[in-house]
Amino acid sequence: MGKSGRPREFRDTAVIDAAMELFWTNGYEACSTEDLCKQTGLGRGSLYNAFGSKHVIYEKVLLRYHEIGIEAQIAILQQPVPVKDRIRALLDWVIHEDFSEKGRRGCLLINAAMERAQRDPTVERIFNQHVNRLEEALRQTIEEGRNSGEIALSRETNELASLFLSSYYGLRVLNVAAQSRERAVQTAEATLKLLF
Amino acid sequence: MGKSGRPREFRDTAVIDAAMELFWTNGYEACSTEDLCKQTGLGRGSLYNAFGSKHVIYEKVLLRYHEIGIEAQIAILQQPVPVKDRIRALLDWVIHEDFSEKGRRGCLLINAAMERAQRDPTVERIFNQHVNRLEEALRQTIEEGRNSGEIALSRETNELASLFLSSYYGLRVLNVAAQSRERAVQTAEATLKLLF
DNA sequence: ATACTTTTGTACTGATCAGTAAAATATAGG
DNA sequence: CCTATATTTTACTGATCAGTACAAAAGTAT
Repeated sequence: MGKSGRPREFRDTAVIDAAMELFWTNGYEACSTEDLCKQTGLGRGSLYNAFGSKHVIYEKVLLRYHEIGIEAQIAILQQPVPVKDRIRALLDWVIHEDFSEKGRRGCLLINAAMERAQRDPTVERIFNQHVNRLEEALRQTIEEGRNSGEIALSRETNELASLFLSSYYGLRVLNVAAQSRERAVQTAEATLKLLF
Repeated sequence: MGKSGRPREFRDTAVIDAAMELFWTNGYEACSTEDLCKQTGLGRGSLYNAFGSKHVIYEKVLLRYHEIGIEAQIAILQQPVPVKDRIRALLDWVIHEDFSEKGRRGCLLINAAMERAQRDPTVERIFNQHVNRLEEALRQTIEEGRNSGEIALSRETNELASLFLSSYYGLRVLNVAAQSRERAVQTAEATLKLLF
């Protein structure tokens, strides 16, 4: 049985990662299929044989970005260290993402949502899933902080989680255009004080 | 003297407003010059004679959106009412913008910045100018609140302003995809409590 | 009226768009 | 070696892209 036919000369994940670079830098509309061929090294035939359309590639890119990113963020929020250290580590992570990566691309999922969420159900679905999973992990961590006495019981978990979340996403938006790491650190510190 | 030649059959502002609708809904790349002609009612000749390029129209749209928006927000922040009422009014304004306008388009300047700020100096410039002017107005209002005793002196003006700003922009991002007014109101209330 | 100026509508440009057709190539199974 | 199957390469499709050329139209100035 197995599989007959000429074997593929690429791994899907490598192609998706290469495409991610392109969509991350250019967005969906500004990225042509010819660009995708150059970036991935595949010919048009191979690309369409393997994925079928530009949009399918985009979907796979967003899903992969989502999965890697949400895993990293949840891992940070579930470290066996004090809650304050975890939240600080999450803010440090996002600042590192926004300033240490190749220039100014921000968060691919935010970019995708702003460009296409209103028109593209797949983008809307993945973005919402990402946000919801992050918020749920935040709630768990904040709840832990309340139980351990690190966070005042006077403030509701949901309220703190949604406030942190909005500040966290606003930070990423402002980072793209402002591109001032000092400013981002200042905002992150203010966000941290918000909880502790 | 005066002006000779065939008179124009349109007002520039009406064309820019029509183009704004299109760029707001579709973004820059996904909007063709043919779309612009249909939406504005002008022929290609008229459009290019008057503006010269798609990008110039885009610039004028962003500038107009910026000017109208920043004026509205600063007016809200300078009303002769208690500072808390002004901040609340600003949050109400943004929720009204995000949920009462024709569906889910969010803030045109945020959309533009996420799509193009890294590649388009004009977008970067206008977005930064918008953010900076809003933040400056926020600082003034917060300072007033500190002087009048409405806001605790224990918290720095800059810190509160940048924190509010990030939460404010994060709110707008989350509104696009989540599209839950109740959730937005909850986050806005949490943001308000952050200051008072 | 005539000359001059500007806008308008239309037809057009070469480039690029996403996607396809099909022959050549490379493997597995027999 | 032969057949079946899958992938690769190349050339190609009609559509659409942003922008232009230019003549007809509609005013002002004299």
